[in-house]
Amino acid sequence: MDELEDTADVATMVDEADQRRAKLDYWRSRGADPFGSRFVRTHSSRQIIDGFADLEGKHVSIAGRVMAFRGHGKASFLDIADLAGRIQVYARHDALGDEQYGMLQQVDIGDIIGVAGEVFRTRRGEISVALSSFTMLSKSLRPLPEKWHGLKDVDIRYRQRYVDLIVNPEVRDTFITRTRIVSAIRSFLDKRGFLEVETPSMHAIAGGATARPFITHHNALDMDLYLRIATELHLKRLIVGGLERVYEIGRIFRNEGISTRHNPEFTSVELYQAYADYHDMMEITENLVAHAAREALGATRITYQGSAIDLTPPWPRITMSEAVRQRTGVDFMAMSHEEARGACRRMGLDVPEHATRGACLSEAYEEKVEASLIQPTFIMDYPIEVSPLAKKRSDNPELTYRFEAVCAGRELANAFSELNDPIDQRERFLAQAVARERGDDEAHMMDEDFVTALEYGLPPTGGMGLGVDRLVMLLTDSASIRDVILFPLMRPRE
RNA sequence: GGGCCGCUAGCUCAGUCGGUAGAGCACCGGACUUUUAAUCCGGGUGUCGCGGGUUCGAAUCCCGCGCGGCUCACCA
Repeated sequence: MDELEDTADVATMVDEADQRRAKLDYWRSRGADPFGSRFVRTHSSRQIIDGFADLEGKHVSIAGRVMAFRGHGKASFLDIADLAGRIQVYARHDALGDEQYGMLQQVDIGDIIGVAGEVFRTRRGEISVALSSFTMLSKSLRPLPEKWHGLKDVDIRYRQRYVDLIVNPEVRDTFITRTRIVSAIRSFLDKRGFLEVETPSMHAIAGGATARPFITHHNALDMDLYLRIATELHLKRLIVGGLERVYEIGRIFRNEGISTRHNPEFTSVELYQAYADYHDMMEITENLVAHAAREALGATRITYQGSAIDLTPPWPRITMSEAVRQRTGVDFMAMSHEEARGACRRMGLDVPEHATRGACLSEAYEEKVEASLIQPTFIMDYPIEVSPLAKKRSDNPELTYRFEAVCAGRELANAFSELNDPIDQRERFLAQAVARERGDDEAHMMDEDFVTALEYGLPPTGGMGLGVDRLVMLLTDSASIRDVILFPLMRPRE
């Protein structure tokens, strides 16, 4: 067996990273590039295991990261991980010869190698590859976290997601599921005739939602720009333009707090359908979510954080007013503004001096009802005060044709029959501008061009927005939004 | 931003009343030709998050700071 002649001092090195770095010279001295190049694989680990009946005795080549090494003197076992899974490799001294077998003993856990050999099943029944040759493809210079407990330190997991992905298979599964969910959203909408479009991320006016924006600066134009807080207003301009059915899956930026449910940048899908209304949006929402669940999980009955949730359509529909009345016994819309404020205060809710009954209703819903709605539910007919872009009800101008889909105690989607009356829209913006003047820096900004677009004529339109990250959390049973975002925002170290 | 909790070896974690820092995995050396958390023998590899303070002596007690987690506020 070969000795580590060029790196005789490896044994004296305390630091494992130093030991691994010293091995670079070992591989070079054997004519092997420790950072190799192209390698042709014939199979994935999964293909060999699934196709064992046909592959037994056949020669295959695979590549991947060494995740375990079990040496038995003149025989060794390695576990090789690739995207599809893991497979065991069995190496024998008498099959490889002194030199090759000696080199194999210098492989470290974490190294990426290519392997060729014959498929067989061990005495203990494990499908394996009997090694006939191997190639160092990439020498790993840092030790991996422990094989049994994995990597738990969430700080390292989020900052160094690549390590998390190497050692925690369930993390990789979560992100693969995320990709499937996004694909399912696309296929569902494409099939229904929606056009996927891309609208600007940098806005002169940040509109379409109630949120604080990030500000950036364009040097050549010498102007401040906002990162978008919604895709809504541009998508509706496209409906004005006659595109009729559009959607955008896009990154949204909101300059607000970070929590288990909030990341400063997140992904939404917004869709708009001409000649539709919010009832159509309810049908789309429940079927879109059910489709995503089926594609990603194969089922519409799921468990989220210990709660059984049935996403099978149709979902119950209830007005906000009725939901609040059932839960609290208070019928806000039958009260005067003053009585409504009193009712809120008796519930322990802090409402502003001139809060309307609609604002009180909304407050009572958010504080007293929303968190208790575990099964998917459509909460309909939001007050106009909190819905500046939604069409008002023809039978009650204090309410709008707006709903939110709620599930697991939180908002999943928000939708309405779009306000297409430019005169009304201008008044709503003006009311928001007054709120801004009063210091509400989350109130909507006046967008003159959007009103101009409406003046050209927006057909009656239904629109819906859904938080993709929240949907992924729900379908992957993730407690934190950081578990479904590959690289969540973290404060820099030091 | 407020409150609570955490930070010790590469990783997962112990660490008593303030008395020279310790276990598993990983790693290094040795044995072992079908193991699989391989096994057996030997080896502890450390800026106890950082900076001050108290003390003869601090991982441990006190103060400040940093980063993270949970939570409240805000929001999707």
